[in-house]
Amino acid sequence: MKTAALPTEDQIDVSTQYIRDSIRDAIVDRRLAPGTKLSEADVGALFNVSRTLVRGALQALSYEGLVNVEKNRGAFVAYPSPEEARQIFATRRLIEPGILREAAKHMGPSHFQHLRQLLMEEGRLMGERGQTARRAEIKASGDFHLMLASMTGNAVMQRFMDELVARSSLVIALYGQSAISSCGHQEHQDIVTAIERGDLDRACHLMIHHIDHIEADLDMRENKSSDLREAFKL
Amino acid sequence: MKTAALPTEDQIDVSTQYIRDSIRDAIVDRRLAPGTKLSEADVGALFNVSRTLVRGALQALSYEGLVNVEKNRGAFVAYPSPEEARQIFATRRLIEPGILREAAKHMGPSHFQHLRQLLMEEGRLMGERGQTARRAEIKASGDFHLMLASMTGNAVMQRFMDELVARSSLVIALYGQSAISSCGHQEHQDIVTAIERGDLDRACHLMIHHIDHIEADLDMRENKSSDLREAFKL
DNA sequence: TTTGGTGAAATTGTATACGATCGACTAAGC
DNA sequence: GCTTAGTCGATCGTATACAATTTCACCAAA
Repeated sequence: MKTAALPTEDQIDVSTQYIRDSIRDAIVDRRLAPGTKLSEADVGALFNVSRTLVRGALQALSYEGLVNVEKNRGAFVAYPSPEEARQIFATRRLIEPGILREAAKHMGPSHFQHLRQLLMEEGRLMGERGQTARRAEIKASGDFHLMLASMTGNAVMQRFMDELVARSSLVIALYGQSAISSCGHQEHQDIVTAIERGDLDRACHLMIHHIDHIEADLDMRENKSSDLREAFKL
Repeated sequence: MKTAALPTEDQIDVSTQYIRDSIRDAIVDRRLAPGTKLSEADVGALFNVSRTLVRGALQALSYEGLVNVEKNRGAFVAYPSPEEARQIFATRRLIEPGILREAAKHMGPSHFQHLRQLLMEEGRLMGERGQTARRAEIKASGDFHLMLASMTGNAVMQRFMDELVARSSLVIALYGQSAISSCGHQEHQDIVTAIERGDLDRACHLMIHHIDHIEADLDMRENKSSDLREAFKL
């Protein structure tokens, strides 16, 4: 499932939007490692556009928290600190139960169908092995939360969740332990079931624990070389 | 209380950041009416910078929802529809109780002092009359919520609240009925008191009703000339 | 070998130039 | 007189040029 539609030839309308989405996908998919420098000239050459458009894309990504722009030094794929990660998940715990309740108000049979379909796909991916499958799994896991957000019909909430999920994906890619993420799938299913039964209290409860589990599966010990860099640059 | 410090001479370091803040303040303060066109050349001339920097500022403001950028037509001060306004307040109802609880965890005596001080200032402004005082009142009212958000120590939540408060100010400026906003002040005080007593359930309850009241005080009937404009432009 | 400084190369910050698009006005035709 | 087509001006989209800053390699001195 490509994120950007490819016309027959490669002379697409390569706009800022397209570049932004491409880079974001690459970051969330972990094809771009955290800390990677995104040189304006290099990226521009890659997409055959001038630095102007690249700058716009990088600025947008910096607003989303996926890229850090340092004055006179350039843009880098974000390297979220453990503290940042903690804050992201704290925020999710804070708003996702509310989103769930709000979404439940607007959900009809077709919505449940969509959710179930997504969960099937998610389950299928879990069966597979390999780097690609794991990436797809992380993505699918995020899509579940995004779909719930979209069902609120509230564009503001949706945008907040977009950002939170993207940054979470980055954090998971960084600190995730490959092993246990499979339990998340069952939790998604349980949440949908609880909503379907009208037991929203239980659904919220499950959601919070689900987020707890995601966070607990991370190994966020201070590590790597880059931490020193961060420490002294600030 | 100036928002941007003015050095002795007017040859300040006029960067994108400065332009963005200036425009945002002007929008939130209602010195720029919703729907106003923000021509890149004009704004640039005003700040003595090129269109490049202005574009950056306008793009950032468009992420915040304070400005709408229409392709090949230009940037306009946002004119939030009633539906948008509804979504903004729905989102606030969803996250502010959580912010309140989170903030309460970190609050010590000095924090309460700061809050009380802000409330005093707010009360003082309420006594005065006139356009300027009303603007300051709207701003102070927002600052209360922002201060709570800052006390969570969570940068993500803080940023979300920044955006929500700014957009709320715009909505209030647009649809607000000048009369009744004074009751908000008492509600702020009641909320602080409840937190101070450790009665967080009550504080959350008060907060939600407070937001309800703000929204109820708006007159969001479809109106004005600009709505027609919007209607036909889309 | 390490430390410190200097200069060139690379990269970003900002301004400007030019092509593209949109809107308004005018004029011609019905 | 109203509609419609065409041109002109203004404004935006993108690329490029130039200035400012950083980075890095190289060399000299301790």
